[in-house]
Amino acid sequence: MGIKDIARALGVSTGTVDRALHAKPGINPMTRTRVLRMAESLGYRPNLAARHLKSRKVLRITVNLPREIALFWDSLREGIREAATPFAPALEVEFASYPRLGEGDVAAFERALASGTNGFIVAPGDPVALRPHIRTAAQRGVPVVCVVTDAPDTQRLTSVSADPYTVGAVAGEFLTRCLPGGGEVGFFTGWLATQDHADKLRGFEQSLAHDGHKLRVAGVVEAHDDEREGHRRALALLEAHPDLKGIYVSTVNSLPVLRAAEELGRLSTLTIVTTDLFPDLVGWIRRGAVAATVYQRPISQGRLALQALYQFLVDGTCPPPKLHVVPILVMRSNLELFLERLPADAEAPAGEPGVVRT
Amino acid sequence: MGIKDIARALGVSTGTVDRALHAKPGINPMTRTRVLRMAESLGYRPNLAARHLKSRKVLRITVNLPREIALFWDSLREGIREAATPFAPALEVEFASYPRLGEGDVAAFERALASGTNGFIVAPGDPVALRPHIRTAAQRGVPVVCVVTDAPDTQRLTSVSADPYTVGAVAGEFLTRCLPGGGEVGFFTGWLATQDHADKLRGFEQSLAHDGHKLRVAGVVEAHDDEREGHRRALALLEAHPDLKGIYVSTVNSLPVLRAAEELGRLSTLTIVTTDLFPDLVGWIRRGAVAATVYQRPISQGRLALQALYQFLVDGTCPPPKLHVVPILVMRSNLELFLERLPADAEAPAGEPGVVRT
DNA sequence: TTGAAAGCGGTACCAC
DNA sequence: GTGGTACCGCTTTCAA
Repeated sequence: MGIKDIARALGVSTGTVDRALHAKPGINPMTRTRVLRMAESLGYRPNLAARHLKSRKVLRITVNLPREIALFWDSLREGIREAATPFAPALEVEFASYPRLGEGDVAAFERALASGTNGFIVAPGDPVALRPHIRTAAQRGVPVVCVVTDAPDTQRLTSVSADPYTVGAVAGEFLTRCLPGGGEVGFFTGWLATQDHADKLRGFEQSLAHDGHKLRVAGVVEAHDDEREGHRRALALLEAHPDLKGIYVSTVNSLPVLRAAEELGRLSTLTIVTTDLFPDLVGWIRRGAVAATVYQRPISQGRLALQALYQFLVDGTCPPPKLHVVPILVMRSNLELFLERLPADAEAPAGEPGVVRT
Repeated sequence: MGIKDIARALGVSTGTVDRALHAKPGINPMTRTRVLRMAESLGYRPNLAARHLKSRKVLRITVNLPREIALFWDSLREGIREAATPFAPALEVEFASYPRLGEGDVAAFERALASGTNGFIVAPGDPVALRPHIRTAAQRGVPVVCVVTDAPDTQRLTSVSADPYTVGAVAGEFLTRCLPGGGEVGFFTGWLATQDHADKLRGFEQSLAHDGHKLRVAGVVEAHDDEREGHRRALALLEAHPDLKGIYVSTVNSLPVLRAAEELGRLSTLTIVTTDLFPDLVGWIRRGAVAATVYQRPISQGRLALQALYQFLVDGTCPPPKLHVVPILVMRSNLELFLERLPADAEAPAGEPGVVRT
C-alpha cells in the first residue's frame, strides 16, 4: 500500500508514480491512468508523516474574523487553534482580525488570497460583498468555510452554524416552560429579511404553537443590530404591552433591551432569553435578570470548521453542505463552567488579537 | 532544534543523543546529562512524523466500557474514535466491552494490561475493586483515565466527567424556572453515600435556595439503580404528596419513575427532569412528558479523555486532576439535533437497560 | 560507552 | 516521459 508497491507492481519508478498521483505535468496520460488504477486497487493511502517529513510543505489556513465581540470570536479562534494542534507542524493557521463584522473582511480576504493561502475560515458579515471573492478563491482551488453565518449561493465548501430554526425553537420552548400561565412575549431580531433571522422566528413560533399558543407573540421587533434603535423600540414595546411576560432577543443586541426593561422596572416580571455570551451579559445572568441565553457554541463551531477544511485539503473529502452545532442554554447554574472553558480573560476586554501562527 | 543539532553542538553522534533522550541503557550518565542540558537549551522538539516513520511503533490505548446503555457508551466510544483519527496510524485504540457497569471490567483491565497496552480509558463501575489494578498499571507507567465516574484516591491520571454539583444545579434551576409558583418537588438518586450523587443533591438544593426556597424538596429517594425499587418508591412519593409539582431523577433510572407518574395520571401536572439520553427516553421527551433531560455529553467526554491520555503518552504532559464537561439540557426542540449526531441506531429499542450509575 | 550508517515512505531533482 | 537517487529527522543495529 505504499508508493513503492505501486511502482513495483507496474514496473515503473516511484518518481512516475508520484507524478501520476499528484497530477504533475510531464507524464503520459496512459501511464497516469495505469498508476491511478493500481493505486486504487491496492488501496493506496499516502503516509502523511513521510510526506511532510520530506516536503516540509505546510498547509496554510487563513482565519478572518472580527475582533468584536471579543469573547465570542476569541472562543471561535480557540476552537480552531485546538483542533489544529494535532496537525502541527504540517498545518499552519494564520489569524487576521478586523474591527467588526463586515468591516474590512473583504480586504483581508483579498490580501490572504494573494499571499497564497490554502484555505479560509470566514464569517461573512456581508455575504453579497464577499461572494465574488469566494468565487475567485474557488476557481483557484482555495476552499472557503463559513462559520456562524452562511454565504448562500456561493461556492463555499461548507458552512458551520447553529441551526437557526433550532435556536429559535429552543428559546421558544424554554420561555413556554417558564411561563406556564401563558401570556404575551416579545421577539427581537435584526432584519427579518435575513434568512437566519427569519428561521429563528419560525422556530420560535413553532415552539409556542406546540404548547397550544397559550403564549403569544405580542410583537416582532427588527432592531437592525443598532443599540439605540433596540433601546427605543424595546421601550415602546414594553409600554404598549404592560402585561408582557417574556422577551427573546434573538441577536447579540440584547443589552439595550435589558436596559430598557430595567429602566421601566419590568425586570422582575419578565422572563428574558438572550443570545450568546459576552462579558456585559454575564452580570445579568448571574443576578437572574436573564433567565437563559442561547449559546451558539463558538468553540465547537471552530473545531468543526477546521476539521472539515483540513479533511478537504488533505483528502479531498467534501463535507455536507451545512454543518450544525446544537444550540444550548446557558443559565446561572452552568455559566461559571462555560466561562472557565473560554479564552482566559473572559470578563476583561481583550486586546489586539493580531496575527498569530499555530 | 533537531537531534542532529544537539549532536553537532556537543560533538557526539545522533545515536548517543537518542540514547540520552530516551533514557536507554548503555550510556555514560555524564554525557547523558550534557545531552539533556543541551536539548533543553536548544529547545529541542522531537519531530513526531520522523519518529513514527522510522520506528513504526504504535501507541496502543485500551478503552474498557460497558455495553449497556448502548446509546450512551457508544457515544462515548465515538468521541474517543473521532479524537483519535488525527493521530492515526501512530495511535491505535482498542475497544473492549463488557455487559454492564462493574461486570467484568476488572478482568478486561487485567487482560489488556498483560497484553502490554500503553494506556487506559475506563469507567470504574466499582472503584474499590479496580483500585489495586490501577495501582499496578501506574507502577508500570501505564496511565489510566476515568470517564463518567471517577475512581478517587487512586493513581489514575485524571478523570473526565460532568461536574455533578453543576448537573444538579442545572436541573434545579430549570425546575425553579418551570415552576414559578413554587411548591414541592421530588429528588431521585441512587445512593446518597456515593459522592457524585450527594453532590448532585447539593447542587440541586443550592439552586432551589437561590430562588428563595419557593420550591421545596418534598422527598429524597434512593432507588439504588433498581427499576422495581424506583417504581415502588415513586408511587409512594406521589401518593404521599398529591400536590407534587416536579421531579428530578438524577440517575439514568428514570423510566420506572415516569411509568409510576403515568399510572397515577400525574404526568400532566408534573414537570419532570431526567438524566442522560437513551432510546426509551426519547418518546417521553418528544411528547413533552419529560421537560428536559440533563445530558452528560458522552461524546465530549470521550474526546477530552483521549486527548488528555494521548498528550500524556507523547509529551508527558499531566492534565489537571479532574476534567469537566458542562452538562446541558436536552428538550424537545433540540432533541433531534442531538440524535442526529449520535451513533446510528439511536432510537432502536435497547435490550435490558441494566444497571448504570451516574 | 560510543559512532557510523541503514532505512522508514514520500518528494524533488537531475540525467537520460 | 521516465528512472534513479538523495534526503527529510529519527530510531536502531552493528561494529569499534
